[in-house]
Amino acid sequence: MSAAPGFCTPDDGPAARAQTPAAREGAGMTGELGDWRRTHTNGALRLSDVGREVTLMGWVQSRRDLGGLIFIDLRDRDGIVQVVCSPQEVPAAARAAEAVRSEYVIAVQGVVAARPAGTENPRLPTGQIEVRARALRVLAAAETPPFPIVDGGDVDEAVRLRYRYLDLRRPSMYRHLVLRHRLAAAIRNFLAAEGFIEVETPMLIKSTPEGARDFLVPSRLHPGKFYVLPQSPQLFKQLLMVAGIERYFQIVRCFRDEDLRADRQPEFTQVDIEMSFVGADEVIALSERMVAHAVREALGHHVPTPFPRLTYAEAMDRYGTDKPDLRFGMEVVDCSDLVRGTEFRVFAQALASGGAVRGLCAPGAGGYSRREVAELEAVARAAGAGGLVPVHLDLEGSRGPASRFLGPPALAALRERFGARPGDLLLLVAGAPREASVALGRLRLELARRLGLVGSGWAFTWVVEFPLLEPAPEDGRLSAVHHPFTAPMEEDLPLLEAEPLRVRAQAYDLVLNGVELGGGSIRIHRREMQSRLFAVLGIAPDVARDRFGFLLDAFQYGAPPHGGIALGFDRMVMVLAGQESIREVIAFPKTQSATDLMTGAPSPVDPRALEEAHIQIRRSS
RNA sequence: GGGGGCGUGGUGUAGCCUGGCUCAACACACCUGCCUGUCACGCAGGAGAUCGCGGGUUCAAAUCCCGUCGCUCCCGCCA
Repeated sequence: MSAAPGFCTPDDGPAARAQTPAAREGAGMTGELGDWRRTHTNGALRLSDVGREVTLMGWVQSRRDLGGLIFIDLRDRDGIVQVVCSPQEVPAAARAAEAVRSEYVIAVQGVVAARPAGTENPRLPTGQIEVRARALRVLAAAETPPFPIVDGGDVDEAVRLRYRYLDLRRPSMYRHLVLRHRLAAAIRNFLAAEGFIEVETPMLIKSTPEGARDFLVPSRLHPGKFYVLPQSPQLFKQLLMVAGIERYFQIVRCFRDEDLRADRQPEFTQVDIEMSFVGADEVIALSERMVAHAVREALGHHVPTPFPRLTYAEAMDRYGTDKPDLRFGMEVVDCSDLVRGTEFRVFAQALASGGAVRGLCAPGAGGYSRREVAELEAVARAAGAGGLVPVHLDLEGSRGPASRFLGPPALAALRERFGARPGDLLLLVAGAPREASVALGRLRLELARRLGLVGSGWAFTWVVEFPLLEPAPEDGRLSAVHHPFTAPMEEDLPLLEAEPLRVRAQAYDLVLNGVELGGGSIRIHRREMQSRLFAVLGIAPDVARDRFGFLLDAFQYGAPPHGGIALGFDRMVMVLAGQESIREVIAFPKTQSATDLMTGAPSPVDPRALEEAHIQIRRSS
C-alpha cells in the first residue's frame, strides 16, 4: 500500500478529465519515472508469478471502467496484461486510472494475482492472471490516436505512413521488424562463420551511367560536380577482391531513382556478397546455405537445399517469366506439333510464319463463362498475346469456337499432352514462341489466383544461364542483361563477336515464390576480356576509361577470379513475413511518388544551402 | 510517360450509376453520467463531416462534366 516517494495522484474532478494532454501535463497530472523501475515485461507473467510484487510499464491498450472497478490492458512490445484498480481498496490508484486514456504511457506497481475462477481470458497468454494495482503513475498523456493501435484494422496507408510511429506500435509491424532483425543477424553470423568480413563502401561515389537513374549529391567544394548515391556497391566489391579480401559481404543501403512499385523503394537494402577463386556453383551453394540458415534461425523452419535450378530458356518456355512461382504447376506447354495441319486458321498462320501454339490447362475451369474467358483473354492480350483460344473440356468432349476446326484427333492429342481431365479448360495462344509463353505466363499467375492454386510454403529456385546481352529497346544496340562485368559462359566465348545474342552469362537469379530476390554472376577478372566485352557493347575505349578506368587499372595488378551475389533484403523479409509490399517490412518507407508523408521529404531547402551547393533551381517547365 | 482503382466526421464504410424526399446515414473511436469481474464491457446522453481541392452544367451537385492534388495497383522504367 506504500506509494513510492514522489508518487502523486490527481485529485482533480471530472472537469480536468476533459482537458487536453498538454493541459494535464501543465497541471502536474503526469509524473516522471522517479525511482520506479520495470521489473517485468507485460507478456511475461504467468500463474507461477502469483504473489509477486511487480512494476510494469507500457501503453494503455484499453480501459474498461465498471464504476466500482477499472480494468486496464497494459501493452508493451512483449505483450498485454490486465491491470485491475479497485477504488475501494486503492482509491489513489483508481483515481489515477480514471484519468487514463488510450495510449497513455503509465507505470503500475502491484501484485500478481490469479484471476477469479471464470474470469480467465484464454485469448491472452497472460490471461490466467492480472495485476492488482497499488499505485499507478501516468508517465505521459496521449492524444486519441488517429487510428486504433490493433492488428487487422483496415486503415488507409497514407494515414499509417503519416503516423508511422503509431503504426509501428501495432504488434504485427513490430513482428516484421523483429523478423527483419533476426534475418539480418542470422545472415551476419552465418557469413562471419564462413570467413566473410563485412566491409563498408562509400555512399558518395562517382556516377557510372548505365542502369538506373542515380540520385545526385552536389559537391560544395567542387562547383558543378556531383557525387551520386550507389545503386549497389558493385565496383567496390570487385575492387575489394583485387585487394585480396577474398570473402566480402555487406548489408547495405542502395539507391535507385526509378519509379516505385509494391516491391521497389528508392532506397532499399541488399545483402551484398563477393568471393574470390570460385565458380557459380560455389556462390549458389553458399547462398542456399545462408538463406536456409537465416530462415531456420529467424523462423525455425527447415528449407531443403539444394534449390531447384531452371535455365533461363526453360523458365521462359515453361513459365513465361524469368522469376517463376513454383508453388504450383500449370506449366506452359507447347502443342504446335499437335495442331499442325488442323483447319484452324489462326494456328495454321502462326505456325507457317515460324510461330508456335502453346497453352495452359486450367484445372476445373471448364465451366468458365464466356465473360470469364473474355477477362482472361484481356489479361493475355495485355501481356502481348494476339488472342486466346479456349477449349472447354467436359465428359462428352470439347466446347469452344476452335473445337470443330481442330477435330477429334487433335483434341484428343491435346488432352493427353496437357494431362487434362473433364472439367478443365485449355487456353491456347498462337504467336512467336517466346511471346506466347510470356502471355501465358501472366495468365498462369492470374488463373492461379482465381483458382486458388497458390499453396503455402516457400518455393525457392535458381534461374541460371541468362543471356549475356540483349538488344536495347530504343536503338537495338547491345546492352548487358546483368551488368557489363558479367563473365560469359566459357563454352560460348567463340560466339561473342559473331552471334553475341546467343552467348550465355555465368549469371544466376534467386527466386522465391515468384519474387526475384536477387542475382549475381561470376565477373570478368581479366582486362583483355573486359575490353573485348566493352567492344561488343559498343563502348569506346576512351569512354570505358572515363567511366571505369579505376576498375580497369585495378585489373592490371592481378585480379583473382571472383563472383558474387546481391539479394534484395527487403523483398526477402517481405515474402518470409507473408506480405505483399516491402513497405510493410521497412520502418519508414516512402510512398509510390517517393515522398515521406511523415517528414515531408523531399522538401525545398534554404536558398543559402543551394547557393553553397552551386545549384540554381530552374523555373518549372 | 501511360492505364486502372480509391478519396464522404478521428477511423472504416453506405449514399454517387438513376441530381431534389439527406445542411449526409451506419459502425467503431471520442466526450459526459451511471455501473464491482470486464476483456468487442454494458446502459443513457452528447459532440463531431459545407462529402480531397478548384471550376463548370443545373432552379438544385457528395451525386453529372472538366481540371487538379493525394494514396494505391500495373505497363514503361528498374544494367
